[in-house]
Order: sequence, then structure tokens, then C-alpha cells
Amino acid sequence: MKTADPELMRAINRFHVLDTIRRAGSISRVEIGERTQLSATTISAITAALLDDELITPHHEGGLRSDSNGNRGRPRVMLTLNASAARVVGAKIATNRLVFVVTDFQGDILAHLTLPVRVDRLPLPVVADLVEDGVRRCVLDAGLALADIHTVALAVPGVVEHGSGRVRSSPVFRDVDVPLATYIAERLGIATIAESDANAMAMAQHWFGRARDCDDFVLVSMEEGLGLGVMHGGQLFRGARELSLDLGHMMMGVSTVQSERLSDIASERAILDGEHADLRLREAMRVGRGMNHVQRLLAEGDDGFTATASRAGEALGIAIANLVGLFAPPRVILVGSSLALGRSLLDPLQASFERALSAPLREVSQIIIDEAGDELWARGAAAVALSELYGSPWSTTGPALRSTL
Amino acid sequence: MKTADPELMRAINRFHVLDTIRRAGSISRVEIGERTQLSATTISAITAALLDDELITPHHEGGLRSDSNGNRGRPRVMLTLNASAARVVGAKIATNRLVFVVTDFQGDILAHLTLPVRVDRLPLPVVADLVEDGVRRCVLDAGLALADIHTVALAVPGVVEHGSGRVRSSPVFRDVDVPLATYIAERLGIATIAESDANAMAMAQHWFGRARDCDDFVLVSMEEGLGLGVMHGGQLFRGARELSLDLGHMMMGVSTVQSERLSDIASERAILDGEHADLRLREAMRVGRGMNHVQRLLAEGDDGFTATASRAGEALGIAIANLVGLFAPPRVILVGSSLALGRSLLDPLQASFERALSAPLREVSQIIIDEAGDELWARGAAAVALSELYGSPWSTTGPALRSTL
DNA sequence: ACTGATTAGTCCTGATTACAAATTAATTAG
DNA sequence: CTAATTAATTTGTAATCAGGACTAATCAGT
Repeated sequence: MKTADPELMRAINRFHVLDTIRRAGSISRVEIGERTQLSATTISAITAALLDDELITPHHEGGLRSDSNGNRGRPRVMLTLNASAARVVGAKIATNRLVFVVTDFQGDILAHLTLPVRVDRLPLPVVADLVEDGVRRCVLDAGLALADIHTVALAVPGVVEHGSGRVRSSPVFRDVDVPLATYIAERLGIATIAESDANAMAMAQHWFGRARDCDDFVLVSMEEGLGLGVMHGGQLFRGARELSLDLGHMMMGVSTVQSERLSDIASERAILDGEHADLRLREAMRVGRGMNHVQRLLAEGDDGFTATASRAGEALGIAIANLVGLFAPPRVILVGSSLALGRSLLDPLQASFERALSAPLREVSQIIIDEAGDELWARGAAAVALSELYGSPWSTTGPALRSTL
Repeated sequence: MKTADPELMRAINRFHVLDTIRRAGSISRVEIGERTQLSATTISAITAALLDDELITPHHEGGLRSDSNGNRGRPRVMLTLNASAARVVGAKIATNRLVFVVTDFQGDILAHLTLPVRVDRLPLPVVADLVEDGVRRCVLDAGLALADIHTVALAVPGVVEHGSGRVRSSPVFRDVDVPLATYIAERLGIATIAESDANAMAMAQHWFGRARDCDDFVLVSMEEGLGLGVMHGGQLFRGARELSLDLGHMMMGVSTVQSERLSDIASERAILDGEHADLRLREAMRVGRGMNHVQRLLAEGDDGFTATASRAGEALGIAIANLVGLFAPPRVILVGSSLALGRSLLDPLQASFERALSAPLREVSQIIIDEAGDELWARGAAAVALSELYGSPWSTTGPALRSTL
């Protein structure tokens, strides 16, 4: 039970102010007041504290004044995030690649690194070696030392328990219930967060992508696994016990005998591993080039995948419609490598989505396809780390940054 | 965005204190402090205000002292809710009956009334007539006048928008998007709330039933429609736009051609309307006695329903497993008239639930069957009203008797 | 019955954080 | 140069908590 005390109040308002500044890029105190509905007094106090902590910086350049003011009165002082207030590392761990980014306090990328290695059902120490190496190299590339990094955030496919940083199950790990975050934290000597890749991407879409204006949306990631991230009221929705969501586990079908897990129908592996997979494709899959190969085949007019992809799309459309029935989000964002299948996947998806969706929601929920680049995954992980840094009052582990002083 | 101010703080803490007193029945200030983690000072201030508003009453009877104290020291003053602080009416509107209760401030039932009438796809004025009549009669039965009632809460099957009190779609209404709450409020001259029946029952289970100790659970109501209530962190979870959830809309199946809505498989109507429905049954259904008849048939050894019920159970098990995958609740509660089908429904349900549930959750989620009486539905509606009452400002200003000196 | 110990509850001070209202600051208009 | 105008800070009040002093009510022991 959350007890309401002044400290919580302050944490909430501080977060709102910081978040408002981040979203706006550059904003005056009055405008913050308009957007947050906080009193001018409070804005002053909070911004003073943020300035004192050097998390934001003032910009006196008059520049363009607000439209409503006829250039009269005391000019507004614009405030921006101090980009160098902190740096974090975000990493996406996928079965066929590792992607790292170093970002500043705003989430802007300072350096990025992609390691095209296969990480498939490996033991923790092996994965950790690769991750540790990637983090160190990427930090060096950014011209920084490891000590300059405040947090490392790892986006992992599968089911992740955010609070403890344990990975319950994932295609990249051989074992279940892997204590990833603590293990990496010990080896790097940096605070480390583990998060599901879908949640990281949801965060990325909220901060940098197609959902910047939207506090309620559902993100479906279609890669080797099928991930799910739900943003609800501007916060990642986590079930009880902070387990991340996984769409692949969803059972499709009316009865036990004729039902299948969605991951067996619509995951990348399920699609590529269909009866039409030729030898070249199997080899391409082994080295993590499956989707590139498929795109080439599609370009050459090979329609062997159409049936499998169509089936996958239909199932996904139904599953997503069911989700929309539960969360009623105005927006659904699809990302992931399976999008390379193009219309053969997406057309059936859209069609079955619209058929399966119940009437009242049909007009208000909209599907968005986003061919996000590799870096966006890692940047989303970084955003997860930054959002905790900002002092989001709802997170369990919310160590404020003030202790640095 | 909610702005955090002292007023909100006070509202939150006041609610927690009131809720703690309600749950405990009778409790001393120190124990409230232990449970809420609020300071003794704050407890004193808040309880003083509550006493001043006559929402709670002190009980000096020494009686049994706390175990930890060896009967030494100043005895604790027990505090209890003042049952007569307010009365509310809760009503369950089902297709085959209307159930009303009048409860006091604790949620204890003062009077109840069941009208076994058929309410099936009727226009709003017709339903409103029945509801208004029931409310008036039940209030009279309780020895009260309409003016003594603070709020009326209506539990309706289907999709209800809680904020506006509009019923988007429901088997009891012919039309869609019915402004039920405002309509009834005008006719009775009392503040009126509309809520989905599943949410009302979820509230009832949380306050009076099988989830008193549990802040995270999922409730599935199996009646004419299939309703869903999600309690998350002690609060009813409502999707974006405050739409209640509905399980019946869920699409089961991998493809558009071979998929069906869950309501077409597992709703009461779907089960009873199967190929085995005889004439007597159809007649029984028409007057809202379907399930009673089925029970008689089952008692007589008629197993014509077994296949249909089994199919429904299997589908429900899968649907519930998918829900558990999303919300990860430790408990799932099943209620509703379809439980009368007994093991022929529940055994397949349990079996397919356990098969469909993903491994990590298999051990932690438990299904509970609750043959709740009719009154519990209406009492849940009353609880919805009371819970809003507990949080509302009520008294003119913040108490703070300090200023009087 | 008196004294001392023990626990419950209230009151007071000082710190924090919020808001509202008044005040100061910086700039343009005339 | 003065007035007007808008921005931002300073001053006064309510709410929280922490900790201590204080009162209230009861029991244990003499």
C-alpha cells in the first residue's frame, strides 16, 4: 500500500516537470505550468532544484517569443535538459545480433555498435561475455569511460521479471530463471536493469517513435518470439509480480486438441521453418539471415511463403484484436523483423483484425506498422533506464539522482 | 495529468484509513498505523476528522486486549465504521431477474428484493421503470425514505463506460450506447452509477468474498454473457476510456474461417441453445429458468449437454489461461449461473486451463469457483458506490482541528 | 491506597512540499 | 523616462512526517 507523503508528492511532480522538459526539448517555466497544471511557485522550486543538480540548463536567448505575447513583458527563460547530466547504455539482445547504444541524458545516441553474432540458447556466462565486451567497446567508441555510465539496460526477448532483473525464459538462454541483471552488474560494476525487448521498444516508441503523443497503446514485436508491451497511462503495464508480457504463449483455438500456441503459428521461426523452407533458407536462418533471404525470395517472386505468412497474419490479427478488447488502446504498433514478409503477412493480419474486433472499438483503434531500425530497440532500453533515472515515482527501484551531489 | 497536491495526499490517506477500518471491522489507532505505515500524528488527525464527520465511532469497551500487550498500559480505543453514516442501493440487472439491496455504510445488507422478471433487449424507459420501482420498494422495505439514499449503483451485463454511466452494449437493452446512469439519476433524483456486473462482482469478492486478502485477481462471470473484471493493485482495472471488459468478444481460433467468438461457444445461451435443447428447455429459457432446468436434467442423468458443456469449458479454460498470461493474477474467481452445469463444464475448463497456461505461471495461479448468491451481485454494486463514497471529499474542508485553538 | 511501569493517544516544534497572493524583475510601448 | 505587461521569485497557509514532551488510563507490586 502506497503511503502518500510529501516525498512522493515531490517525486511525482519532479518527474512530471522533467518529463515535460524532455518532451518539449526547450520550454519556459510558464509553459511547463500550463502543461502540468502545477503552480508557478512549484515550477520555480522544482526547476531551481533541477538547475542546482545540473540536470537542466537555462537558455536566455530570446529567439522566437511565444505567439500569444506580443513580444511584451519579461522574456521567458527557456530550459532544456542537460544532455551530459548522465549517460546510459542500452542493449538489445536478439538471437542473431547484439545491438548497443550509449545515450546521453536526453536519450540521444552518442555511439552505437552492432555485433552480428548468434546468441541462441547459450549459458549465462557466454552471453554475459558478449554483452560485457559490447558494452565496453561501445562506451569506448563514445569517448567515455565505464565510470561515466550510470546504468546499463538490457532488452531481452522472452519473459523478464523487471524488479529482480531475472529472465524467466528466453530464446537466448539455455536455462530458465537466469539472474541476468545482477550477474552483469557485478561484472561491469554498474547498476543494470533487465527488461523485455517489447517493453523496451514500447518505451522507445513512446519517447522517440510513433507514440510520442499517446499515453495508451499496445506494442507487438514480431521477431523470433512474439513480444507484447502495453503502455497504460504513460506507464508500462506490468502484471502482478512485474512479469513482462509475452504474446507467444497465447493459445489460439477453441479446444485443447485443435489449439496451438501463437508462437507456433506466427513467430519468425514458425514461419521460416514451414514446409517451404529450402536448404539455402535453413542455412541463412542458422546464421541469422533468415528474413533477408526471405525478402530476396519475395523479390524474386517466390510465393512459397504466402500460405504460411497468411496463416500467421490471420492468427496475429485475431490475437491483437483480443488484446484491444482488453486494453482498449487507441493505437497498436507492430514492429520486428517479421515485417519483412510484407503484405503477405500484413494484409491478412489487418483483415482478420478488423473482422475480429468488436464493434464499439472498430473505429477507434488503429494499427501502425513501424519498420524500426536496430538502434531503436537499444535506445528503448536506454529510455527504460533514463525513465527510472528521472525518478518515476511508481517504479519499485527508483533511486534518485540527487545522491550524486 | 494528475497533479499531486496536499489535498490529494489527504484524500489518499483518508481513504486508506477508512478502508483499513472497514476491513478490520474494529481497530485501534496504533494498529491502523501499523497497517498503513502512516505516522501516529496523521492517524490522529484523520481519525479526529472522521469522528467529527461521524463516519466512524469509538468503542471504549476494553474487551480482549491485544495479545502482544500483557494487558498493561492505556487500553486502546477501538474504532468502527458508523454504519448509519450513509446508505446506498445496489442493483444487479440480469436478463432474467432484477436484484436490489440497500446497504449501510459498511456494506451490510439492510433489505433485499428480487424481481424475477425478464429484461431482454428492452428500451431504456421500460428497464428504467422496473429499476425505479425496485429501488423504491427496496428502500421502503429497509424502513428508509429515498432521501436517505446517497447513491444508487447499477450492475449491468455487457460493456459499460463507468465514467459517463453509459451502457455501450448489453443483452438487457435493445439499443446501444444507452445513457443509463443519467436517466435513472433524473428519475430518482439520486446520484447514480453504472458499472459492469463483472466489475461489481469483482468488488464484492474483494470486499466480502473470496478475495478479501488479495489485491490482484481476475473475475470471470459466466452468465448470459461472459464478463470480466480485473482487480489490479486493489483497484478495478479499466482500459483506456474506462470501458469495462468483456470476455465474450474474445475470438477463439487461428483463422477467420475457423474462429468463433467465445460468447458463441461458452455463454449460457450458447450452451442451452445447443442441438440438445428440447422444447421444455426452450420454454424454461424464455422465462429465465434455463439453468434450473438444466440442473434437473443433470440430476436425472441426462448427459445431452455433456458435449456442449465440455466444449464450452475447454474454450473458457483457454481464454482464462490467456488472461492469466497477461495479468499474472494469483487468483482467478469464477462466478455466474453457468456454474450450475457442474463438473461437465468445470472439469474440462480446469484441464484445458492447466494445459494452456504457460509454465512459469502454472503453480502460482489458482482457480476458485464461487457459487455466489444473487445478493452478492447487488452488494458488489453497492460496494462500488461505497468505495467512491470513501474517497469523496464528504466534509466541507479538511479537518485539522488544530486551527480551532 | 499509593507508587511506578507501561502503553495509547495528543500536542508541539521543525523540516518538507504543495498552493495562492503579493512582490520583484525584465522587457517593450508610448 | 514612465507605464504597462509578462516572467519568475518571495511570502504566508495547509498538509505530511519525525521526534519529543505530555496527558490518559490501566496493571503490578508494596
